[in-house]
Amino acid sequence: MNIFADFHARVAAILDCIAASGRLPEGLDAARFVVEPPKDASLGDLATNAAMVFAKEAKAHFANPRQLATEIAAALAQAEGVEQAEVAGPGFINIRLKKEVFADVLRAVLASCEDYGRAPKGREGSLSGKVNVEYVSANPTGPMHVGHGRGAVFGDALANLLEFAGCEVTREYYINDAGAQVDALARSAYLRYREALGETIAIPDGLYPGDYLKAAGQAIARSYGPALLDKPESEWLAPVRRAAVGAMMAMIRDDLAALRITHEVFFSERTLHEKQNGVSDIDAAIERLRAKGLVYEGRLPPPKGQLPEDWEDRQQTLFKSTAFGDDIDRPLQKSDGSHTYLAADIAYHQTKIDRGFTALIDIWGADHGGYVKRMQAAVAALSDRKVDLDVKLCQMVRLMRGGEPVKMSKRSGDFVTLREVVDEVGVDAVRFMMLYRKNDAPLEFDLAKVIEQSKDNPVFYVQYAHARAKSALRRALAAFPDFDVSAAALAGAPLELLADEGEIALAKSIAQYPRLIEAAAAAHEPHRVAFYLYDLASVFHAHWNRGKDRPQLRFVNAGERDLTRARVALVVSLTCVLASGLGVLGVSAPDEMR
RNA sequence: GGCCCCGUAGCUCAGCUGGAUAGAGCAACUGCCUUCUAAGCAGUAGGCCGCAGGUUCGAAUCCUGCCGGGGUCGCCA
Repeated sequence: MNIFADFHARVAAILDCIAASGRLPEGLDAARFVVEPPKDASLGDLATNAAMVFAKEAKAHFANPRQLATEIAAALAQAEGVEQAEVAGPGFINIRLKKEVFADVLRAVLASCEDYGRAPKGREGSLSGKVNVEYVSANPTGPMHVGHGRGAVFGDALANLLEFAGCEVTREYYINDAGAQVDALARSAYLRYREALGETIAIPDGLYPGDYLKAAGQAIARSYGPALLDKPESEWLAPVRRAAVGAMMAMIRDDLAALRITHEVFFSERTLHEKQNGVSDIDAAIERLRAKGLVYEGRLPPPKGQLPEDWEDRQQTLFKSTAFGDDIDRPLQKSDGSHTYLAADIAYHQTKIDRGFTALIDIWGADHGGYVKRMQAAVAALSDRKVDLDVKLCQMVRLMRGGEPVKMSKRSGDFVTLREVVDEVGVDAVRFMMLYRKNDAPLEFDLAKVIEQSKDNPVFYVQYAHARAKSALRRALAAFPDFDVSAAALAGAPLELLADEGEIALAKSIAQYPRLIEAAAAAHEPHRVAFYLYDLASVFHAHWNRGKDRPQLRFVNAGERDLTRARVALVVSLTCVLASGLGVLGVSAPDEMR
């Protein structure tokens, strides 16, 4: 039950009615107006700007927006559940709902509990269809660091959110297992392999010196023995690379699992380069673009600003990305004839289109921002503008401890890994804090503050609200052992007894959840869920605190059986929404936190 | 220099795709509580929304130009 959506439909119907009487044009686009909470809760429960939005169309029969608003308000005032509808300001309509409406909302919550707010199946519109969310996609050359973690958590929460909002979501990881960097990884692993067989080694610049490759070297030694020692690189490179990438991916999957993240698809870049009947997926994708007249041989002007040392003007194969909004056409081949990263990425996104996704979302680090336009151009070109690619850029994470920056020494490959952070502060803190910030804003992550059990720590504040609500439930059972506190049974509680303003405020906040989910999903902004949960927790804590001075407001009142049942129904509704929202974020909802 | 992101209270940040008197948390100030409902509570103060134009009934939000910060700039991924 989404009261905002309900009233949006009612207002639309009223507008249709007026249109039928000839005083408004037919077929007005209902998507143009909104039904939202009023700016100030004292104004009412719902507000709509419909009269102002259609002021122009109404001009012939209504002198100003207020006149149209007056007519709409008059109709709304007759509607079921409406206490009052009045016109305010330039033409807002504020609606005050009867208390029963909120009782209905709570009954709806109790009926579905953690599925409250979940999109109905098979709905139409932008929040439906097959969506591909590609995230993490860290190079398989070492453990993940904290920055990777942010993209990982963001992508995962966004995928959850879209799923909850009605999309069919595939979570995907693109393994960059094809380029010079994995060759360097293989060479590093080869040295570790020799080391494992007793040699003393030195790791030259340009290779990966981290200890984490020792295990990979030992594993290779176990499978191959000394067999690779005398071989030329051309013979050992491929098997060592396969083993090293495999080991790195196993480590990365472990790190991700520690963050409660799993992908349905791991897509290997290397497979795009492999030829079948002499043609690779990359060749095929380029040919498809060429067939559309979007690939040509030409020269690029040198980049403005400082010229790279080794700049040479040469003819090359270019993708005409400027035809789709890019600033300059982009090369598809390197000087050695191999394909650029973009070429592979084009082929990769072609596979996503071929697999039937109607919306693509990529999560990247902010340092790849310059790459967005060409990729969107590529997807537009490949899909004839039918498939939308949204690229979400995640800004940097600055690790702090008690207000002081944590040194991130990259010397000898020794840096703070994501795993170390997760092990230190826990998954919940990492996930929540990384989502308690817009993705494109830099994030300060303080290892000391996120485990603080105080009001100042949002993770604790929200989880504690859930634990506190559960505690109220336990108290209720202690006072009334015969209570059936299943959600289904509580839906039959005398909810009309809920009359205190704190209780109503809580019900109102709960009523916002479905709308919040839709908006957050449509905007691809999971952080809104985190902020909503914080607000909801705060309404609950405030009401709870009032019970300290005024015991009659407490959820459990031994002498008031019916009232307690109603309040238990409210508190259970709250746990449903808190658990649901935390679930979307991938954060646990603990029953107690002692 | 081109492109992208950011600029909102002293600090850290929201602001629901153009709505009403711009919000929260720290910090500051003022009270209250010394509990057993669980890690304090209630309140006050604090703002040319970087600057200047433009679009319209209406702009923190959209457009243009500046200023400041960050990122990026054929072969890395």
